[in-house]
Amino acid sequence: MDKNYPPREIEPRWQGFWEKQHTFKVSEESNQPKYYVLEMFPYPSGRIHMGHVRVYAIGDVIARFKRMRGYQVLHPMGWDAFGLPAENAAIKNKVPPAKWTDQNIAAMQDQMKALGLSFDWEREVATCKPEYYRWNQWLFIKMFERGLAYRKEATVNWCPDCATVLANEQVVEGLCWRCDSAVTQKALKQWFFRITDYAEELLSACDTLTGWPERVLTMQRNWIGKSQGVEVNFTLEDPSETLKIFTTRPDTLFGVSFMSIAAEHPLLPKIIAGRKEAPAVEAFVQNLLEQDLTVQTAVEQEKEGVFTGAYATNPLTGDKIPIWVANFVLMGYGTGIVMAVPAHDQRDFEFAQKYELPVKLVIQNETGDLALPLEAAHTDPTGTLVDSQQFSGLAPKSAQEKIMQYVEEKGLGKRETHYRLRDWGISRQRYWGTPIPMIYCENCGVVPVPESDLPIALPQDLPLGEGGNPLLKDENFLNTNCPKCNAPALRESDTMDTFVDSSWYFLRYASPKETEVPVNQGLANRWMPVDQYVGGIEHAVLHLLYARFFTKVVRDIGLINIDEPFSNLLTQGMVIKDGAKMSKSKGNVVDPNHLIQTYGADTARLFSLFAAPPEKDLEWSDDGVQGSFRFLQRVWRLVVAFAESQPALSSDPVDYSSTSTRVKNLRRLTHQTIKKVSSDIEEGYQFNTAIAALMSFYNGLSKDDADKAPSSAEALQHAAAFSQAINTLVILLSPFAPHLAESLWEILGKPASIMDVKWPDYDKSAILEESIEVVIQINGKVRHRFQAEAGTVDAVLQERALADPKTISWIDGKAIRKVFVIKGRLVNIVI
RNA sequence: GCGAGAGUGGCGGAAUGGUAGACGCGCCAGAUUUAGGAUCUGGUGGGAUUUCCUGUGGGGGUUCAAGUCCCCCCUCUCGUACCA
Repeated sequence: MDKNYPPREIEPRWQGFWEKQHTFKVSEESNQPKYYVLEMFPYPSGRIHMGHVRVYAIGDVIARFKRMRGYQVLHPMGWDAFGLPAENAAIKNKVPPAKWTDQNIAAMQDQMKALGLSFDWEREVATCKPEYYRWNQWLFIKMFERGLAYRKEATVNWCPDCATVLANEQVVEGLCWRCDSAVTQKALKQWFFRITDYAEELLSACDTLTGWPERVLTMQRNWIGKSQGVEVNFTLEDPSETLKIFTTRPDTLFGVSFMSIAAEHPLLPKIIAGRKEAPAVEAFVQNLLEQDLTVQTAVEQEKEGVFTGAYATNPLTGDKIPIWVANFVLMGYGTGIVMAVPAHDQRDFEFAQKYELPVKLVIQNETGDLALPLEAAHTDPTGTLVDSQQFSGLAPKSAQEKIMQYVEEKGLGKRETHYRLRDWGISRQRYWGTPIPMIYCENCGVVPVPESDLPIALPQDLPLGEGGNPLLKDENFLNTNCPKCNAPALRESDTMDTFVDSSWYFLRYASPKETEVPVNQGLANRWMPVDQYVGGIEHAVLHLLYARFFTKVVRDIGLINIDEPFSNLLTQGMVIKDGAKMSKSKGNVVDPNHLIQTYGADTARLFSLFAAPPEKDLEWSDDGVQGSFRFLQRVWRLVVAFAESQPALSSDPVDYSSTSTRVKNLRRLTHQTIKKVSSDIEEGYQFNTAIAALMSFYNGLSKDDADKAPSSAEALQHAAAFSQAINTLVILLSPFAPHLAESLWEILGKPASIMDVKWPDYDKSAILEESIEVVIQINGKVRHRFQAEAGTVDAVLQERALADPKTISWIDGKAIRKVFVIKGRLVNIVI
C-alpha cells in the first residue's frame, strides 16, 4: 500500500462516488430534524478565488457536521447570474451574455466539485434562467397589485459608466459601488419598491435576530435611521405659506434665531420671487446643484448659505425668523427646512458664527456657567431650560414631551417619525436582467402582464455595445397589445436591479422546480428559515436588508409563515496576502486551482479553516499551507501503518473498568478530543481550535503504538482503545478533510461511506483525570506545584500545600493571613 | 464626529477572573541521508542563570488572584455621516 498521501488520486475518486451515490441529495421524507445551511451564492465570473474557498469550506464543515449529527441538511448552491459583467464581456468578446454566463457556471461548478463541497446540485438555480426570473416578474406583479411596486419620476443616482440608475444603497461615498465612477443626478421615471412601508418592522425585528453579529444589526439600524420628533409649522406672510420644519429637539424651539432651507426646496422660488435678494439666491442654488455627489457629500464641506430676504414667524414665540438657504440642509430628509438653534446645535453654531447671526441661549448647563458668547454649541440634552416662557426651569427631556404636547394642542404642528431609509429604486436601463413585466397602453395606462403570459423572456441575440439599452430598440420585444383593451401597446424596457434576484433565492431552494408559484408553501415552511447563513460583511446592508424585506412581502402575499429569513448569520473575514485583499491589480492572487493541483482540496479546506477564526481576516501563508498538508500526510501514514498491522479484535464491547494508566490516558485523550472538537464546532464555529485539537490528538497517538500481537488482558484493552482512537481521529477529521477521511475509512476496512457514520459522543467517565497538578501561589504569584489524586478535598489540598517544604521556605516564618483553595486547581496563600 | 471591532512571542493565533503563549509556521540542535529535499526526535516570550526577575498597547482601579472586569488615554481596522 502507498505510504504517501495521494490527494490527486483519491479526491476525484470520492467526488465521483458521492455524485453517483447522490450522497448529498436531501429528501423531504424523513422525520429527522431539518437544518438549512446556506452560503451566499456567487456571481458566475468564471473562476473561483480564495474567498470562495473559505466561505464554502466554512459552510461545508457545518453541513457535514450537522449531517453526521443526525439532521436532514439542506445545503444548496446556485448562481447570481444576471448583471453587468456578462454584458461587458459580451461587448468585448462578441459572445452573447447567456452563453458567456453558462460557460462560467460550468467552469465554476467544476471547481466547486473539485473542492469536494457537499452541495445538493439537484436544487441548483441560476437567476438568469426564465424558470427562475419568471418568478421575479410574478412577485413584481403581486407587489404592484398591493401598491408595493410603483412608478414615479424621481431624481435618481445615475452612473454614467454603467449607463444605469443605482439605488441609494449602491452609491458609496458618491461613487458607483461597482465601477467607482462619480455618480450624477438625473430625473427619470422609475419603478420603486415601497420598502419604507416595512421600515418599522425591519427595524424592530432587528431585536429578534439574536444569531446575527451585533455590528451587522447596528449597520441595518443606522441605515433605516428612525428618528422621532415633531413637525412645527412656521408661517410666512408674504407670500402666505406654511413652512414645516422637523426637529427632534423641541426643547430648543425658543432658541431659534434663523431658519435654513434646502437649495432644491420647491417653495424656494416662491419665497424669493420679487425680492432684491433673488439673483444672489439663484446664483447660489445654481452653483450648488452643479456640484456632483462626491463634492456634495465631502467630509470637510464648508458650511455656506445666503439670506433669502424673507422672514417666517416662530409659532411659539411670535419672533420673526430670517430664512437662509444653506448647503447642509438635505431635501431628502425631514421637510427640507430646519429651524436653526445655534446655541444648541453645532452646525447652526458654525453657520451663525460665519454669518454673524444671533445666538440665543435657552438651555443652561448643569454647572450653570454657560454664558454668551459661546465657544461651541451646548448640544447634549442636560441642564435646565431658560428664557423659554412657561417651560423655563424644566429639564430638556421633560420639556421635549411638554412642548410636543403644547404644539399638538395648539394645532401648531404634530409628532412625526422619520426614516433615513428611502424606497428602493429597481429600474435598470440594461439588457442582462429580468424584464419588468409591465405594459403601457394609451387607453388604460400602466397595465401588468397577465400571469398566464409569464415569463416575459429576455430576447436573445440582441446587438450590444451600441449605447443605451438594446431592449429599447427591439421592436419585437417592445410592441405588444394591451391585456385590457387589446390596443397596440408598449412594453417596459427597463430590467430589474439584480439585487431583486438575490432577495428570495433562498426560498426557491426549498422547491426549485415548482411550476405554479415561486415557492411551494409546504416545502418553504418546512425548510425556512435558513438556520445558518454564511457570507461576506459587504452585504451587511444591501443584500441582507433586501432579503429581509422580500421575506416579509412573500409572507404577506401568503406563501410562507416566517418573518425573518436567516436565524443565524456568520460573516467571514477576507482572505488577504501581504497585508492587502487579494486582487488582480495588486498581483497577490493565489489561484485555488493551483493549490488543489499541488496539495489537494483537503489541504486547501483545512488551511483556510485553521489559519484564523472564521470572522477574522485570514492572512495567506504558503508555509502555513505546507503545514496543513504535512498534518494530513502524517495522519495518512499513521492510519495506513495501523491498518497494515491491525490485530484482529473481537467486536464485543471491551470492559475498561480496570486497566492500566497507559490505556486510561489513551482513552482520555480520545474522548477529550471528541468533546473539544464537538463543542468548538457547535459553540461558535471555532474551526481553528477544533483542528488544533485534532493535531494534538495525532501528536498523542503518534507517541503511542498499537500492540502488534496483544496477549495480556491489558494489551487487548490497549489494542481496542487504540483502534477506537484511530477510528475517532478519521471520523472527527471527515468534515474538514472528507476525501482523506473516506479513503482512510476504506483502508481501515470499513464500508463506505464515512459520511453515513454517526458523529461520536464522548464517554464522561473516560475523560476524568486520575491525578491533577495543583499550583501553589504565594500572594497570587505561582511558586511551585504538586501532584494530587483527582477528587482530593480542598482541606487536604490546603494541608499538603502548607506542609510542602518549598512553601515553608517561601513563607519564611511570616504569618499566614488567608488561604484560598480553587477546587482541583490551585492554592493561594496570602501572607 | 458617531457606531462597531481589535491591540498577546519573529509570524498566524490559544487561554469558563485561577499555571499566559494551546496548535501551526519559522528558527535552533540532534538523528537519518553521498548531498539537498523529505522524514523523525528534542528545544524555542525576553533577561539573568541553576531554584530568580520580567512580560498580553499606556495609565489608574476592583480582587486573595486581571490578557480577561471597571474608568481614562493611545493606536489600528471596518462601517457610516451635515439625518435637523
